[in-house]
Amino acid sequence: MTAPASPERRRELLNTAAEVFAAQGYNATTVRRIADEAGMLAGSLYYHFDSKESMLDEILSTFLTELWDGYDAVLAAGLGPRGTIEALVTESFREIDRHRAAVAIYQKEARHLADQPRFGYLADSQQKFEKAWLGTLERGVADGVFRADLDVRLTYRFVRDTVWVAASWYRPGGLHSPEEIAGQYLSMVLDGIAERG
Amino acid sequence: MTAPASPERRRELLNTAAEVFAAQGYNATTVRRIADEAGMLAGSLYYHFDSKESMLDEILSTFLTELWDGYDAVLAAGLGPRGTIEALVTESFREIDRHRAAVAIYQKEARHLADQPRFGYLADSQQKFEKAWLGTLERGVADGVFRADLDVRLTYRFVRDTVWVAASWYRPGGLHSPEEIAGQYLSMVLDGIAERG
Amino acid sequence: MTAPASPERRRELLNTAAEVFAAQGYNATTVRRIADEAGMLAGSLYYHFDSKESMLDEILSTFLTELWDGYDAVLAAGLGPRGTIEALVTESFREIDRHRAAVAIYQKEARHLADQPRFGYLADSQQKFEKAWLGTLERGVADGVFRADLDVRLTYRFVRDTVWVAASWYRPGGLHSPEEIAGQYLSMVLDGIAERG
Amino acid sequence: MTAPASPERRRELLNTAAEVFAAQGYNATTVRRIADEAGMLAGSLYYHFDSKESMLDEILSTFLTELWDGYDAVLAAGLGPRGTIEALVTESFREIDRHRAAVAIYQKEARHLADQPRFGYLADSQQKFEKAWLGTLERGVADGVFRADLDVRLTYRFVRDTVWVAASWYRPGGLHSPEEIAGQYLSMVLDGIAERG
DNA sequence: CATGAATGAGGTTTCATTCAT
DNA sequence: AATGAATGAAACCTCATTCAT
Repeated sequence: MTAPASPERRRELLNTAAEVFAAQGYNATTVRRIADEAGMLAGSLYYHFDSKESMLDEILSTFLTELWDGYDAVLAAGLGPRGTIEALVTESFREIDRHRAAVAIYQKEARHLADQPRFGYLADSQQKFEKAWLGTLERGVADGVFRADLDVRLTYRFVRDTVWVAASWYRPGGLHSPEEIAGQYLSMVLDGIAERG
Repeated sequence: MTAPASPERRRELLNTAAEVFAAQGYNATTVRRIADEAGMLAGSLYYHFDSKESMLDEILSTFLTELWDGYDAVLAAGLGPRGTIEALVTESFREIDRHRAAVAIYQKEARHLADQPRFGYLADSQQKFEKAWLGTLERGVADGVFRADLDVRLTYRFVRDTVWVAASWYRPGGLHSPEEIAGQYLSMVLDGIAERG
Repeated sequence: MTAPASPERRRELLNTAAEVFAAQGYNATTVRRIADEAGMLAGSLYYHFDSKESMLDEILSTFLTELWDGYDAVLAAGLGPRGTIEALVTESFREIDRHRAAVAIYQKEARHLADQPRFGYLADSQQKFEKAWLGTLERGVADGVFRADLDVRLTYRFVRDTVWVAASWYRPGGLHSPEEIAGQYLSMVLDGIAERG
Repeated sequence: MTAPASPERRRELLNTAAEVFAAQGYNATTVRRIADEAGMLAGSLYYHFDSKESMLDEILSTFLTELWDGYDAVLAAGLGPRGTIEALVTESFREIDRHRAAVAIYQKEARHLADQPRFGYLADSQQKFEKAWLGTLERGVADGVFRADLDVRLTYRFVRDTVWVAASWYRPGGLHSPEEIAGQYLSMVLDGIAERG
């Protein structure tokens, strides 16, 4: 229904919207707030987008598409369990660096959105995600690379959450590069924070 | 001008409200939904509470009060850095077990609520929280109990987040007791998941 | 979703709404106009009804239900073709007398509403309606009661339309009773307006 | 300040607009819908027309002008009451054949438009119309050509409505020519559908 | 002639809240 | 304690219209 409009303008507006959604939450964000931020009137947004929801949809689906581009490349590289985990974590922090707002939105809203048919791809993605991580961890345990006494499922949850929650405090252009943060994080998760006797 | 009403009824209603807030988010939750769940009409809630916000307030402040009862006891026990971290993590998972809904709400809403004067105590709590954890980690590094090459601030963030995000997947009465989860988590964070050569 | 509310209030409000819909057309009628007429604010209508459309729905379905009560009684009475036509016409003008607004709305909006699933019963009714009238006319021709050279389908359309369009000028409590109007109309359709040589 | 533009393009656009107005109702028709149908953008229509209302105006006034050309010719021909009625009915079905969309719009919208000054000519036309038909019927009764027991006013309404409502089901190029339909209709109205004993 | 983008008024709807009963 | 009905502010969205290009 919505006119094609210029792709650059759309992207600008989506960036603005994503920033506000991430800061205030999707529900708490008014369409007028987004329009204010973009220097136009609320109604004018509807020249570019069908609805507030379709902005959210486009933000999330764009993000997931790019995320899986990166993940699929890592998974196809045949790096072995430890290398794969390292690459996935690093890739994740890079995604946070590039799509901070989208990740923050995803983090806050994915659970209840996944129920709606329109956002069914969120559930799909979550399943694919789980399979990738869980499989790698299990292979690592089987190969003797990771500790045998781990509860793999629990470990998966811890790792998954910690990585993504970082989007809530990460600021692009801050002290640490995504690679540095990934390094620190991997160091903690792989080797622990305790000094080894 | 809310009447005193029976404290048990209040608590029941607050539990109901907390459950719905946790499931749908505070903003997305309508007062009518809470009332439905409680078997009454929306207007009737106002006999018990001043406003939707005051329900949220009571849920969060009750939770934080109990949380700090536990934390303060741990911090006063003089357990040493490693023991303190272990006790804090264990205590945290116990709080999640008892106040799952409140923790989930806190996790999702604290950041933007903290700006409002009414919820200033959230910011205070966060600061106290940071001081406790950060201090313990730093002391641990100084004592040679934790690795010297840690970025303490980054580590703090990772640990803090993972513990609390657990509220989003934890189900009381599930397979693992809070203590077991804490054990697994501490094992990962302290010693790492990698098998030691 | 909407509360049950008192049936009398609902009926009052529906009558008000029907009057305005009939006068201005459904689309051109604002919910605020209805509320004004009812002495309340626009939002308050939503305590009683889900939407503007659901008001329309209830108006039309209530009308059709009562219409078919009358029609079915006539059709079951075994009056013969001429008697059936007379009774159907008379019954129709009685319905116009009792549901003038609903008939006028039906007249104006039925065609495009029938496309929407929600108003599928309009199409059903139209089909049943056609079957009843067309069948009676055909039986009349077969029995020699009606002229053999009639284009039955065309006749059906003329008769059907004239009866219902009357809703647009009929005023209850005017000079003519529904029965008188029916009589005049039947006199024209059955015997013609030309003086017989 | 609408430019003159080519008259053919105007006529094309007006035909398109009339078709959509007739199908969906004037109010429910968006300017964008018309533009879509014409293969242009909504704003572009404003090069040709001042406003949506002015399109409606031009459609209706063009139609009425041509209608009265025909009617006036009939009325000036001195055909006698029965002949005049026959000629008016035939002329009417011819107009429906040529201006189906405009007639349908007129039928649906005339009543409420007539209140606006801009569309005052609709009320004028209606009055002239009534005078022509009513006068002919009355003369027919006085001359003994039509039955003396008719309620002339009621008969006028029936006849007027049936003729014009035909626009809602008539499809140009269908089975029956306008003249055939007029014949059938006149047969019914003048002589009745009942077989004469 | 037409496009692309925006305006601004106004529409339907939602919802926290109030209050007489 | 709770109901039923209403309020009023604010939300999302629509759409006729304008105008620089």
